[in-house]
Amino acid sequence: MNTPDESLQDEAARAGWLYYVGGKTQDQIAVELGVSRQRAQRLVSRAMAEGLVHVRLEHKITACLELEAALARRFDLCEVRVAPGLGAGGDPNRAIAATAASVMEKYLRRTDPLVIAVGTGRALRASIDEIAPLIADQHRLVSLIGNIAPDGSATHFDVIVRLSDRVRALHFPMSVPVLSDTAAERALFQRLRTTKIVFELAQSADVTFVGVGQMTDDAPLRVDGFKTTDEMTDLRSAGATGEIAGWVFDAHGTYLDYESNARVGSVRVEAGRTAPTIGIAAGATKVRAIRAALTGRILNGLITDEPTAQALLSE
Amino acid sequence: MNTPDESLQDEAARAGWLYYVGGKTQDQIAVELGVSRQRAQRLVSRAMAEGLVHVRLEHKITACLELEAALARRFDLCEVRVAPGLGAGGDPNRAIAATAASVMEKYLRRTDPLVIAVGTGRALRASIDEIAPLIADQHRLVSLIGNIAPDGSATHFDVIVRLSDRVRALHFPMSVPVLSDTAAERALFQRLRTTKIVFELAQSADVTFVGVGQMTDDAPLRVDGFKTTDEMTDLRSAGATGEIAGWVFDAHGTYLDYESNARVGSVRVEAGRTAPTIGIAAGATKVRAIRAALTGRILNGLITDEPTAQALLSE
DNA sequence: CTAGTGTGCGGGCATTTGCCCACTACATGA
DNA sequence: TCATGTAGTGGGCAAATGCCCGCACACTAG
Repeated sequence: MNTPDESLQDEAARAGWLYYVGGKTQDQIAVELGVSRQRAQRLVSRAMAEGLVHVRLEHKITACLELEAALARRFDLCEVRVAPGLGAGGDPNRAIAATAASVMEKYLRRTDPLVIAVGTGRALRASIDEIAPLIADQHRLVSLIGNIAPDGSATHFDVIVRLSDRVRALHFPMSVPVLSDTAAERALFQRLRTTKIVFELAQSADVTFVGVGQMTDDAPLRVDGFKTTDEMTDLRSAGATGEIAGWVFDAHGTYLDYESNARVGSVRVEAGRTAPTIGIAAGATKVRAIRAALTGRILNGLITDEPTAQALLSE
Repeated sequence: MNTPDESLQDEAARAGWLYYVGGKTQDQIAVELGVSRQRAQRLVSRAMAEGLVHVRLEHKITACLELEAALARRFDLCEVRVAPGLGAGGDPNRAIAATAASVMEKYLRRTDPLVIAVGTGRALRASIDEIAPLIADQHRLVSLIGNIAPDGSATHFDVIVRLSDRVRALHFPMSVPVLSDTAAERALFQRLRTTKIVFELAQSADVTFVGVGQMTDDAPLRVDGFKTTDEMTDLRSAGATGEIAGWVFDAHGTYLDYESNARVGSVRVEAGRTAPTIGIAAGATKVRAIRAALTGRILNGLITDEPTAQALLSE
């Protein structure tokens, strides 16, 4: 009746429960479940790895609160969250994921139906993995960005599918190439009725969550194979400072009239929106890009970590 | 500017963050914060002790789901949650606290204003300590039970104050003796306008959370000094099986016409309510009391643990 | 039937953690 | 001024934990 995988998850969940909630040692758990200590240990760490057990900190560190206030003032933001940093070795996406998840949950829990637009990116991906499963089928989730990768696959950019899996909401992925070969090809996709619907929905979103890409050599655009190192150099010399949903902007947060901006298969997040438009991004190399997006009012909300917040504020 | 206590909490929170979210060792945290490892260890455990860090399990164990379904069918309940047991040594209240907290949070997060009535008891107390601080000032919290202890103090029964501290909701404690000396004294209190308001509010509550007291020698009534062992024996021989908010009922869940029921300073939870009326209780000695309350339809919801659920179902 | 592959298990060990204890710094009051 | 108390600190050590490694069992291709 149970698949082996399910009963394994059950066992892992039980071990995690006894360990984290019950405060028992792995030895005691092993005895209780009738397994070896080693298995108990594996179950506990599996419970953690599979995200069965969620840890959340319920205390706003004063230093972070001050940074939030300073950021809100400096860039006139409607929603700011600063997560404590994880120090030198830590992954900044990891640091902000739990915090971003709690902000997203805040919107998901609203009882009035919302249109929630999401972009892509590693930070966003890490964040939705931290969202507690909940039923939020009153909302509509819409993707800002195409889900067809250059090689035809869609797996790497399925942020919205993962999210809707978690919250059972109706979702509208965008069946458009992330980057068309020509502007004409993009125009073709844009004329499709289904694409139009998704575009209009995304543009009228009640709240938008996006990652922010930088233009340094560790840029997502380059790492994910959309640009070569040479192309990145060209972009930089043309003034490119950052990118949101594939649309490249300069140091003032003004979108560039650049060739490839005519081929990206995504909704451009326009500056000066009044609905919450929240960037989820952290890391030293992203600072300039984030500052540009905030300055140009492409974003009116930000979730970041402590060192990034400090860097954003120090001129 | 910071009180020493605040900055200590900040430090503890930061240490807890690095430990639980960042996955660092206490040594690394010690280096990062510039303190000794021992202090880092103390900060981490303080973060846990002060409830700064919350752990919650996001996986329903199949066995518990089955017990929930069986309980809902058997007793026709609108809300059932079964937490995994904590084994022989564990405190059942501890086991159900996290689960109860998440149910209470579900109601607290509702955007429409609710009247939420709460009783008292150890299980309830443990549960509200697990509730994540959130702003829920749209609701009104009302106490079902008086807050004046026999010795005049009020500290031991301040469940509602703790809860409203956490969620910032308007609260209505009941300034009435838990147990008056005479029925006449109680009548006096009942005639007070403020008491009447609280009574009416509590009786019209949209959702009610109560503990369930047993009549065995470890009964809360006896442990807290309201009854002697002899009185308990009398009660039992009169058919008393359990107690909710101080009102004693028999094995069928029918309230007894017992002398001290005329002196308790609390709102009687009437049988057959349609609004969710949820018992939070677990433990082998409470099984008969819980079953009676469910049978008599004093409760139409239950949060308990696995062994208790099993015992309730086995006739 | 057999060798190859791979997945999971328990043994054992280095690292990490929790906690007792003696010590110090500071406050309080005779 | 000095005894006394209290809170916090680090040393040290036993217990708990994480992890590597060799082994066994199952499944597969030849």
